Amino acid sequence: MTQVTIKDLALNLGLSTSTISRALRNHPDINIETKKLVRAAALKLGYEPNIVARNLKTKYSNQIGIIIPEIKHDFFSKAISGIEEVAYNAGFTVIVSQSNEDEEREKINTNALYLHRVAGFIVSLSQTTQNIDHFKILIEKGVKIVFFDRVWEEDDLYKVVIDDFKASKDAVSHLISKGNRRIVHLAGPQILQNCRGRFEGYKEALEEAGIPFDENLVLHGGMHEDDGLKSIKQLIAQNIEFDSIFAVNDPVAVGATLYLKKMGIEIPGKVSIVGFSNNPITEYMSPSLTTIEQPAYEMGKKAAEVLISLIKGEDGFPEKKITLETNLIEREST
Amino acid sequence: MTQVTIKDLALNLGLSTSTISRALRNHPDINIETKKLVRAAALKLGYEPNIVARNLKTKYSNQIGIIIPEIKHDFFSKAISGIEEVAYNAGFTVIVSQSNEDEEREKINTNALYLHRVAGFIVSLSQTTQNIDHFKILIEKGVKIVFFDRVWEEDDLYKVVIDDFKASKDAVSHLISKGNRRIVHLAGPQILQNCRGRFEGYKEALEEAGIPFDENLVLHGGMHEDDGLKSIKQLIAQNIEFDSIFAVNDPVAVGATLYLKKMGIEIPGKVSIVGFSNNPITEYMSPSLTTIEQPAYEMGKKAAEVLISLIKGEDGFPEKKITLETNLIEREST
DNA sequence: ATGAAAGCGCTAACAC
DNA sequence: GTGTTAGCGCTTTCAT
Repeated sequence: MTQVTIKDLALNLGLSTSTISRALRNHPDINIETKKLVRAAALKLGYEPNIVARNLKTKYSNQIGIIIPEIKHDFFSKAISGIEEVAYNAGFTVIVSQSNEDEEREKINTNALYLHRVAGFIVSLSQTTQNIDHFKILIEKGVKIVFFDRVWEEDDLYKVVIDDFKASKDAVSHLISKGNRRIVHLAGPQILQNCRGRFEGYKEALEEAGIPFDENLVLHGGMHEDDGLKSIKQLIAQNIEFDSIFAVNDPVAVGATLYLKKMGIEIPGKVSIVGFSNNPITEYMSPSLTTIEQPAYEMGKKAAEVLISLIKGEDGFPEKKITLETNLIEREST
Repeated sequence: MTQVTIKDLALNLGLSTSTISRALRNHPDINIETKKLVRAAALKLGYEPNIVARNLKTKYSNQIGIIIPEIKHDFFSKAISGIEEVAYNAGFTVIVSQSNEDEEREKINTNALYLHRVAGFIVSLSQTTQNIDHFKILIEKGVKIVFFDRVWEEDDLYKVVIDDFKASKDAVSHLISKGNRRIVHLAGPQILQNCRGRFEGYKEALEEAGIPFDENLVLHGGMHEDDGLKSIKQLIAQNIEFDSIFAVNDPVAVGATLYLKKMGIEIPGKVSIVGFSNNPITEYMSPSLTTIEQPAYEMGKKAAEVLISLIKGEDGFPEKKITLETNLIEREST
């Protein structure tokens, strides 16, 4: 594992390390012939730059740290691909780190990447994150951070989001247009700004249609399948009547669907359902699920663009908040 | 972004940098009182270790690089979680990097992580990888690499796998036990060792049951849904008769299911289907899919254990090849 | 166009 | 138990 260094090249060619360093990075001062010589020697001796040393010296890194709740969510894996696309083209490398929806892990991972001196962060908050001091401290130290999807509602943070309020309103209005009036909302953790937005959109759509808001139709739970399943089970056990469901995301909608099917309740005959995110499963399940298409890949790309522009300190600072469009995809469940 | 260094602490306390360094790492030589002093000062001044500098000095890193085809596959995201579990507990950090099934990208990413001097690699090969010279070169340089799932068939590599041959034999024997005789195999790229194993297991099961092998029933394609869909479409267009399907993985089985449903062909009435991997979707689709349970999380854990033991140079070298158990999960599709 | 020298922040012989 | 010193591999003034 003995490494060939710039010094070896220097010795080999009878040049100084500074000349080698410059030649390798194609510095304009260096004679073309010298560059050729250096490159040839580098190849011959199997030289490989030590990025760790370079980073130490330059206090600069080309690694972007991604902090997300869980890789397995289709939304996040697509977003990662978007980030990678942009990052690689700009010469950056990407490190992914999952918080597993755990605030503590989020802090630990963030700190680990910070100590490794990543160039910047792209973050989507965990469900259990009560405050973002661990990010604010870094921001104060000059670390560049861009939040996406699960962001913190504060004006001076960079973020890439969708209009959850509007998307949710679209979803619920769609249910109303189909003649539904008793619309259940399976809400997510209200600490998450996007879940709050979706709840507000739900209320707004009802109000616009003149349907009175009924607290009993709103169930608060998590973001996973079993949350949806349990909520609907409870609702039915309580004999609360409803004709449709708007779930905070697709997994929750899937859970609800499973329980209804198990109970032999027809979808959409007896109950209509709308999800949120357009996970692949929504297309293949039976009945296929009406849902909101969230531009995951695009969100990732945008977040990376903003971050890189921040890292490069480009003038014409990017906007603090970027909002991308969503679409309602109508399928069999409504 | 001015960093507080060990030197600042030394100056502040009137001690030498080496004492600070040792105190911080809890070196036994250092007086307990001194340690307390140093820690207090570190806290007060906001000292944060520069891991980049440490890594440069020690030529050691605690980052594990993961190279996988695509994060979005449920199998891989579960495996990553397994790796993380073990890695974090052993004080390692994990970097995930996807090849997107592209050999070129696999090489680039591997090299990028190598230049960053990661402590070792955990790798699952891309579908388009024709040879693994890019890994062998690193291994020769002393880099520790553990392959999992999609491995290269060579004795002296460390790998964590399942017995694809046996699992596939189980799957096909299950179809046979249900009375099927004309069993289609939707095979994966034969360059992948696990796909070859699954093909071999298919043949073996037929032979054991005395069913003649029919080349027309084997279709070679990719690992995605549309591959399964196209293959079955083609088969039906050619009027080739079959009573069941064994797909190389779940997405391919899902694609096949979609096309059969579209054509109004009953499952399992007319055609039975078995997949491979036990992706979540297999449980929720209709009909739910009989499949092979692959211990993704466990495979990740094992791979991480082997790698870490390799990195630490523990004696009692781990076995080169570790094989984990699989299970057939019977559902509605058979 | 090239070289000398200093230093990024840390660790680790080797002294004492 | 603590300090001195050198150096990991690289970049970067400042000379020449």
